[in-house]
Amino acid sequence: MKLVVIAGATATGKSSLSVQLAHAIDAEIINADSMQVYRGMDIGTAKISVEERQGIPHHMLDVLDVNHDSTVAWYQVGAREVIDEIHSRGKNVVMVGGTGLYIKAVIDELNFPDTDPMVRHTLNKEAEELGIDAMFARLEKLDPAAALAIDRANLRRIIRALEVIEITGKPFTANLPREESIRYPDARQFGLVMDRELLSERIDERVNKMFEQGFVEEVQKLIPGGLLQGRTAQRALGYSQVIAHIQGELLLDAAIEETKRATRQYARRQETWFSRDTRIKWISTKQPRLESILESL
RNA sequence: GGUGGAAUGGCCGAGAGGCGAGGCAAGGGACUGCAAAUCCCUCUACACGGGUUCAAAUCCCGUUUCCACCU
Repeated sequence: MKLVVIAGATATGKSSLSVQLAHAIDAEIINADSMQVYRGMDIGTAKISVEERQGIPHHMLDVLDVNHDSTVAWYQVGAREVIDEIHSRGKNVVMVGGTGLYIKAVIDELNFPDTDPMVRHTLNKEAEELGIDAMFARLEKLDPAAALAIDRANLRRIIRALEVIEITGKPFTANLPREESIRYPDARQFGLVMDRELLSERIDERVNKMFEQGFVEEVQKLIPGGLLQGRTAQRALGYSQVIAHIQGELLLDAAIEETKRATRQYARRQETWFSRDTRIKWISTKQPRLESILESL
C-alpha cells in the first residue's frame, strides 16, 4: 500500500491536488497541517471545505478543540495509527500539509521523550530568575553536544533539552538516532513549488478572501470555546493578528496586512525546511501536477 | 517674494566633529513534544556642489526639494 506525501509552502495548492490524487489512486487523506487539526479554525487556515473534499475521507482534520494544544508527539501517534488503519483496509494514503516537522515525525523514526509539566514549570521559573545565559551554561555542562546544536538565545529549545535530560537521565542528544532510520521507507514525497512573486500574490488574494468571508467573526466565535486558553491555536497565522484586532490593539487593515506579511515569511520558512529533505521530488507550476506525480509513483 | 525649519539605507528613525544606533521590510539559515512556534545571520545610508579640519552625516557657504509661517 502506498503512502504519498504532498508538501510545500502555503497557498501552493496542495489541498485540491491531494483530492485529485486521492481519487486517482484510491486513497484517503491525512492532514499534515498543525493548525487545520483544530475544529472551527476553517477560514483562517484555508481549510478545504466539505464539498471540495469530494467524499474523500480526511483524517487528522478537525480533531482537536481550540483549547487543547497540538504537539508533534501527539500528531505522530495519531497519524501513524490512521495510516496503518487505512492500509489495513487496502487503501492508499495521501498525506498533505505544510508542517514539515509533523511530516518528518511520521515518516522518519523520530522519538520524542516524554514531557513533564512539573519539570518544565520549574525550568521556566528558573529561567525567569536566573536568565537565559545561566540555563544555557547548564546545558553546556550537562550535554555539550546539545549545547552546540542549540542556539544560546533559543530559550524554548534550551528548556526542552534540559527537560529531557532531567526526565530520562540521559543527555538530550542520546535520544536522537545516529542515522536516519525510516518508519515508512516506501513513502514517496512530493513538494509543490511556486516562484515567490506568484506565491506572494496568491497569499494576498487568499488573505483578502479570508477577511471577506468572515475571518474576524470566526475568531470571535472561537474565543468562548477557549481559543485564548490554549497555547498553540491562538498563535496561528492570522488568528493572532485578528485576536489583537478584537482586543483593540490593531486596526483591521493593519491586521490584514500583518497577516499577509507573516504568511509570506512563513512560506519562506517552509521552503527552507523542506529544501533540506532530498527525498522530496519538486514539482513546479510549469508541470502538470497530477500527471507528474502519477508518472513517478 | 520673505523668514524659519527639514533633507539619513526599500521604509520608519536616533545620532549633532573621530568607534557605521535601532526597528521594520527583504534575503539566507537553523529546527526531534508550543513548529502557522522559537531562534540565528546578512543587507554599510546620511539631498547635491564647494569649503573649514589631521578627521565631517555632524561645522560654514551655496544649490535643489519639501514643510511651516509671513507678505
